[in-house]
Order: sequence, then C-alpha cells, then structure tokens
Amino acid sequence: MTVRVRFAPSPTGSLHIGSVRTTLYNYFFARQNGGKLILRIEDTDQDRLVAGAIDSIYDGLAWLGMKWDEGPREGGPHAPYIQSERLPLYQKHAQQLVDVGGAYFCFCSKERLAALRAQQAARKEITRYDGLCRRIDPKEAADRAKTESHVVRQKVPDDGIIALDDLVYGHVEWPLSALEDQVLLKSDGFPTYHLAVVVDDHVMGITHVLRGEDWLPSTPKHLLIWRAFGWTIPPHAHVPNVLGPDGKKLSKRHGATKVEEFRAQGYLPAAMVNYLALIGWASGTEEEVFSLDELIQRWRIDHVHRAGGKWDRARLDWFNGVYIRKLTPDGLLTELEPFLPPEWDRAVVRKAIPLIQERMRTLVEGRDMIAFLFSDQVPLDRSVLVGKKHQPEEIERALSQSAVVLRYLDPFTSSGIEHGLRGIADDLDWKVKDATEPIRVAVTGKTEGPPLWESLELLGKEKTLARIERAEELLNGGGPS
RNA sequence: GGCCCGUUCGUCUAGCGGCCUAGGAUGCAGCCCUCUCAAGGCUGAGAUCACCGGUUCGAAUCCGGUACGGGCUACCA
Repeated sequence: MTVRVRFAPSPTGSLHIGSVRTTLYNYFFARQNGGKLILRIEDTDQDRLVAGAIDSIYDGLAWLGMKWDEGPREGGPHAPYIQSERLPLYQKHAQQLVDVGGAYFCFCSKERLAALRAQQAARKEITRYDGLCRRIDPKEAADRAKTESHVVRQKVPDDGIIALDDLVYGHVEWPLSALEDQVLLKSDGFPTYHLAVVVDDHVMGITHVLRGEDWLPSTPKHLLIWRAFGWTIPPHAHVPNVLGPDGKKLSKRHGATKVEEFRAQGYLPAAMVNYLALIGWASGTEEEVFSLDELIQRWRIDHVHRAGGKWDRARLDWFNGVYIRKLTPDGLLTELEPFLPPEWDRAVVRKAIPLIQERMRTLVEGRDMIAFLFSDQVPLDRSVLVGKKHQPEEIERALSQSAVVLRYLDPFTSSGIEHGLRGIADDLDWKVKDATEPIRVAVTGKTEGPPLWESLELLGKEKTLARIERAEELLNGGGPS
C-alpha cells in the first residue's frame, strides 16, 4: 500500500511556522516511504477566510522547497482539493450518518444554545449541548429538516471508552461521557472540520493522519465518525506544538510567526527547514545540520518528542549563519539580490561578499554591513570616533597622517593600505587596532564590520579620503555634527 | 470546571533499567587567532533528570500519586 499523507492548512492567513513544522513532518514521512503528498485546503469556515491566503500557502511551501503530488492547482484523482468545493460530498455523508444512527438533525437556534451555555455556566455545570433534539422522532425530524433550518449533530454514545494508539503519544483513551454531541454539518450546509477531515481522509485514501497536538482532544470525535461509517481507521500521529518563549502556543503575540516574515528578514529556507525540523525531533546522533534530503532519510516518527518545544530565535540565527557560510559567493549574491537597492553596483557587492559571508547571520545583516560602500550618509558620532584611549587631538592627527599616506597610495589596494596604515601605527607607537579604529568609524560609521583594508579598497580612494576629512572636521569643531 | 497531553542545562535536545560522577548543540563567559566584528580552535559555568512514594540488586529510564505547565472544551480550524 502506498503511503498517502496530506497537509491541510486552512486559508485563514499566511503560512504559520507551526504548521510548517507539521507539514515538514508529513513531507519527510511521505518522501521516505515513496508515498504521495496531498495538499488540501480546509476552508469550511467561511467567516475566517482571508483573501490571498492560498497564494501565500503556495508561496511559502514552494520557498521552503516542498513539492507535493496532488492539490488544488496541480489536480489529482480526488479533485477538487478545496473543501468548499466538495460540499455535496459532506452533505451526502452527513445524511448517511443520520441514516445509520450516528447523527441526528438538530433544530436548536444559536440563541437557545447560547442561553443554555449561560445557564450551565451560571450553575457551574459543564457547558455542553443538552441533547434536546436527540429525542425528536427520526421521521418527524426528517420532515422538519425539509423546511426548517437545522444542523446535523453527532450522536455520541452515553458511555463506554474510545481509544487511540497514537504513533507518537502511545495509547490514549477517552471516556465517551466526556464528549458532547458535536455539530458535524452547519446550518449553512458547510461541514465542520470534524466531518470534513474524516470524510476527505477516507475518500482521498489517506493512510496516515499526521497533525498537530492540538487535535488530540478532538480525535475521539473523529474516531466515532470513522466507526459509524464502518471505515478502517488509519494510524494517527500527533506532533507536539511549537511554543512561544512563555510556553504557550506560538502566535503573533510572540512576534514573527509567518514564513514570509522570516523570508523578509533574510533567513534561508534551508536554515528554516533544518531548525524547524529539530523542534520536536532529533536524530539521536550528535549531528544536527541536515539538508532537506538528509532529513527525508533520517527523520523517524518514533523519534518525535512528545513535549512542545519553544521557538528560539538565537538558534535559528546560528543555523542561518551555517547555511550562509555553505553558499558559494555567487550563490550568496543571488540570495542577497532581493534585499539590495537597485542602484547598488552588483560588481562591488560581488567583491564584498567574501568580506561579509562569515560575519552575517541573516541576509539583511549582510546587506547592512556593506551599505557604507554605497551611501555617503554614514552616521558619525564624535564620541564613537574618539573612543576611550586617546584625546580628540591625537585622533585627529592620526586621521590626517593616515589621509596623507592613503592619498599617495597608487594603486589603492588592500595590501598597500594595510602596509601604509600599519606604518602609521608604528610611527605613532600605537597598537594597529587603535590607529585603525578611527578610520573604520570615519568610513563606515561603526566600530565593527568587514576587514578595513579590503573595505577601503572597495570604497575607493576618493570616498575614503572624503570621509576621513569629514571626520577630521568634526573633531576640529567645525564640519558636520 | 471537565477531558487529554506534557515535565532532562536559559533554549533545542540525547537518553528507551546498569555504558550517566547525565552527552551534544545553541546561548553565555574566558583564552587563542586577529586591523574591528565575525568565523575557527580550546576551556569553563550551566540539569539534586518537577516533587513524593513504589517496583528492582540497580531508575532520568517502569508504576502510582502530587504539583506545575500546556492543549481542547464554538454552527473555528
């Protein structure tokens, strides 16, 4: 039997990091078993639809490097793959469930339901449906259903126990008495998630249900549906949540949560994939840098951790640095491209790459590191320029001596610059870094960054001298402040 | 409140009864390298394995309870 798994996002916004992690696990599982991957859009809540969400899901998954076999745009034997386009299927199955006694029509208004809940809450009782419509004679109910607004509710047996042997969590069981009669088909004719997943998973031949931990509590409802239809229940695996720093499910409150945000911040897809895969799974060895293909090979469902894992930006940053350093210089240039202002000379950027590649953790950081090469608007702060070791007059003198040496340098190359500047330090009897620091600040506005000699060469003699001059003026009391 | 799940260094995790005086990574600190910052190398601090009981010759690992955290509890997914 070929493995068939699905990822089933709902188009309520752009792709969330947490669903990406779950999707990744589905992806690994499908690929390592030579199985098929199905993308199914679960848009049964018409109120929560967000325009453009499907595009963003496609964009995000494609950016991450995931490819799938069946889906809304690629089609497949079970099209359509958008639940809102499969309504008759769910309606038919809801009816079937009513026929076999697994569900019933309910005519209670939302008002009555709300009032019921309020009363129960006031009495500090469990708030759940009271089963009023369960007692209506089926024939009468069927008649009323022809004209009256109604929903279809699941008929949960009064007692007994239902259990699941989860591939990750092991044996889990629920007392049926704790479950309420869930709505399966809404009055607008749309199914709820519970009906739609089960029907689609069965009809689409899904062999393994792999989804987030938050679905575990509603699994007994699904199990009951599978059972009522008399279908074979596929193995289920729930995977732990991705948490925010406070231990709660990762959400916008915690900052960036969407793939596109991380993309915009200059993270590489390979780093995202690698880092994300490691929240909730470990190889069991001491390796942890894995490509997508390696993850497909190495990932094992039985090595999935049960506890939720917190999102750790610092660790992501480290992974991103690792992947940036793995790039070829031209590869890095390509990755950098979307972040570069159009007017920046790409030939210069290309030459700067070896200077920044091992220093940057994100593409944005890399771009910022070389911005001084293209803009004369470098910030200049007098106290930063002077530093702590020397008097302003001494710094000014060092600067002007350096300028003299630099001015007569021809050609203006990094080795010449190095030689000249080291000479200045010697003359001054300063440490090289002390003589070098004011120049770095004058030219880049910062105390840290790419190596100076090469940076100056790239900047060129004219601009270098102009900026040093500007710094001298600042120390003179005149000039820019 | 009810049901379910979870709990090993700050963080991600290894660990599936003896190899654990608990390993790796990240982060942090220090040293080396060095024109700065990184990268790289080395070193270090950091976990009474939530707690209490039990099983066992032996428990981070098995069982029970407690505490704490989380998820779910909608005509949301």
